[in-house]
Amino acid sequence: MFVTVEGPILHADLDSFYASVEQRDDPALRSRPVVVGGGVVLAASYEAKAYGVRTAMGGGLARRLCPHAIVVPPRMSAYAKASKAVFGVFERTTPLVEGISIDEAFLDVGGLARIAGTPSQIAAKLRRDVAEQVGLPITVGVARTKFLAKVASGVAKPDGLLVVPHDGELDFLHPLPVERLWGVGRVTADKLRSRGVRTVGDLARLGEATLVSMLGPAAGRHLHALAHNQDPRPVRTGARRRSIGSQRALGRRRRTPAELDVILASIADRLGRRLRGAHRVCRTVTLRFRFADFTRATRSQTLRYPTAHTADILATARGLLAAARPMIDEQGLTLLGVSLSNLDDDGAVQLTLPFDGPDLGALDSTLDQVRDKYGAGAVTRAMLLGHDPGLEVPLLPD
DNA sequence: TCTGGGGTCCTAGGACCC
DNA sequence: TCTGGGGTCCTAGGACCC
Repeated sequence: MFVTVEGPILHADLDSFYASVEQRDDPALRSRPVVVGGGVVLAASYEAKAYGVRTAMGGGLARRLCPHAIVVPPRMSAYAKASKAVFGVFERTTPLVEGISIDEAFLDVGGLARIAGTPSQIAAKLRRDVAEQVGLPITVGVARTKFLAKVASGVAKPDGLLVVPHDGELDFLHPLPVERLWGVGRVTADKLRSRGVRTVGDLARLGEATLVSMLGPAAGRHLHALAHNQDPRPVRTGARRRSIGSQRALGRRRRTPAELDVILASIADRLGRRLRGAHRVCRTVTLRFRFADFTRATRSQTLRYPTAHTADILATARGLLAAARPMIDEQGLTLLGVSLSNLDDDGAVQLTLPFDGPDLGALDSTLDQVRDKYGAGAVTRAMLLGHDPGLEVPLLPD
């Protein structure tokens, strides 16, 4: 006899996460409209959302909509700590946890039925555990697939639990507005609406070829599958980050080249530390710009060798910034960011050795010292810097 | 309304190689 | 001499998510 292990999958999503942490830690904030963040709303409590305050909204508008809201500055380390505690609860529920963000995860609870009860019992216990052990409200959606579980939690918010039964999937899905689908944002929703598509059911009546011609091959096929309730993606544990970045909004005031360089250096320093802290290296450095009219641009460079040195990152970023100078001067920079991609694990000891002249004996003795310190396998390649920066000297076979 | 900071994935053209 | 098809990598831009 065969047993098909197919979900069920839980999507667990903390409600107004940052604002809930603030309300948990300061009783004076409970039952009151709370906005986290000043310039832009990072999170709003449900009491604030009732007045129309939304995440990513400008602070000025938020204050007009809800003048009596209590605005608090973000405390990122408190949120990181709360997130860790919640993920601890997830992992005590099932080992199959896929984190999506600081406040969201998929849990595969297939196979737990004999020991932990029905999916809806598991989900109810998860909500109780998070409330009791961490003191935060969490919404859980339960379904056969990831995508349906995510839609279910979105519908169940706040502080809710919704189970989509096997035989009620399309009845649940098709009346929903297309914006509920993962991957449908403003642009895609506008395109769909112009063709008279408002609900997931409308979408399901369109052929795949039509969707592909409207939205491109990947997005078209993706949405066609979701509208027909096809989502075979398993819950994946241990996914690795593919890029890390840091950025800073600059306001509308013009910055001098010296000011920009200071900002660039501090971003490069922060990224270098994070990269080394994660024992990763990067090969591609991308500069991100946003201009006064809110258009964006990127400039990137891929290095010959991976690095985690702040000096390498900064030197590459400075070169890209210098080349972009005319564009920046013309359009007025309002945001500067750096992101590092092409990441890999740092398996190498990377050193830059001072080396004068063509004295290969001196180089060899220096590298011998490196081998002594890090082991014979440590040195597989050296670069001669200086007169011929491109020359590589192979030293040992890998 | 005048907009933060952290990410993911897809598309498309050009260079280059076999 | 002129030609094909397939693959990878790099760069830039864009949509989307929390």
